Amino acid sequence: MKLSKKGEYALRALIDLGIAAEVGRSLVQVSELAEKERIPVKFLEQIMQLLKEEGFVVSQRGKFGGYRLARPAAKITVGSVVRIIDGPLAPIGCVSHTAYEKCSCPDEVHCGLRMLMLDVRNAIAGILDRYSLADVVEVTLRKMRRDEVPLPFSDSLVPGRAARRITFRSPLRSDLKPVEGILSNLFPDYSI
Amino acid sequence: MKLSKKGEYALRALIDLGIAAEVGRSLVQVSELAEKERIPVKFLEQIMQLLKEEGFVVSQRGKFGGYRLARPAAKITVGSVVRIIDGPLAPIGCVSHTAYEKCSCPDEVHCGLRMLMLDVRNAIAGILDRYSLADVVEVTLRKMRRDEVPLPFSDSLVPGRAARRITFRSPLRSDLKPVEGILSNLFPDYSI
DNA sequence: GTTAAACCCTACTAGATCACTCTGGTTTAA
DNA sequence: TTAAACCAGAGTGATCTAGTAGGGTTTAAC
Repeated sequence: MKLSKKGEYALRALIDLGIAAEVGRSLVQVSELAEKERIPVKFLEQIMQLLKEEGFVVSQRGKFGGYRLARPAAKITVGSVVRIIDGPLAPIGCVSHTAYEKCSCPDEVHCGLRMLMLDVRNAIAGILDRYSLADVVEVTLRKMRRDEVPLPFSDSLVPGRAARRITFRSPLRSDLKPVEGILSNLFPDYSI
Repeated sequence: MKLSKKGEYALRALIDLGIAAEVGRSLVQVSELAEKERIPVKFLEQIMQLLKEEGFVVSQRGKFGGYRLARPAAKITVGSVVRIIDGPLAPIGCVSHTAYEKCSCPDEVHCGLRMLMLDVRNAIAGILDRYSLADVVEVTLRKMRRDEVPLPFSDSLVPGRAARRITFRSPLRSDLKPVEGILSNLFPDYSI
């Protein structure tokens, strides 16, 4: 049930770009992202390239160039990123919504394993398709500000002062049931 | 987020052994399991060996030998099987309960990705650790009987007549919150 | 006591994937 | 002109995947 390093790094970088945007930095260089997250630069460079091809980020070439999110963080779900990098969320092909594949079992309709794995895939997708980068950025910044940790990517000396735009939650999709978990618990209050 | 073929085959075989026990068959041969599930015999043989080493099944050697579950199906959770075959359920090491591994990120406490992935791991474990083979066997048999499909592994000619023991649900653990999904919906009624 | 049917054990392997590294481009601001 | 950045593609060792191959050992039945 693993997320690959590539997928992990991609999400880390995108979340960082989301934080950067929130804090007033329009462009971040690969080298800075790589250093902050302790990712091999050249490897991350490849990943950023892929994220650009897929329309998640845009780049500015040349000196003082860098990357930024191609659209608001609220419009990029975590699930869409994971699917691009690591493929379908479903544990087995016969329960995938985006890449269904007939399995070898003789009777898919009466396959208990399939029902179980469908539940698993729905649980995973229920989280990853519900939350956007903006949600992750929001909980991260919230926790950091509460603990008075200096925010990353701040140009200004006073963390969190410059260009603190209000993050808006990604629109809740009516076809998804509510989930409970750390993230959703973090939203109503600051209890954690 | 994949389950390997090996993991899939292992679960299929175990579920079949659960069905067989429920239907009155004490021993099933690898060849029969392999044929039913369309798994390469020699590959499944290996897997059964592993399942034996791990204490999920016991074998009877010699002619008319075979395999059976080493303990009641209700005492074998799906999660325990997946962990043995495919490793930890958590998408990334830093949220694994059974195989925690420090990740490369600079500040684990304020890592939004980690919080998100912890939710995912809890969602997965919430399902796979909750349900036992007995649960999967039960929904399978229920669906089959409802649709009047002949039950597999029946020695008797009248499906479902011989030795229909009552399956007992695995004890609900109080530390796990209820989940919704196909399986739990299937239990209270026959609606699907 | 032979035989056939079953499990048991070990080795091997082609191909894919993973997690990078290496080598050089090309673009752009100063 | 130069330096800092992105762009592009090839290569690579290790590991994993999904098996295959070839036997050996045990047991029930004849």
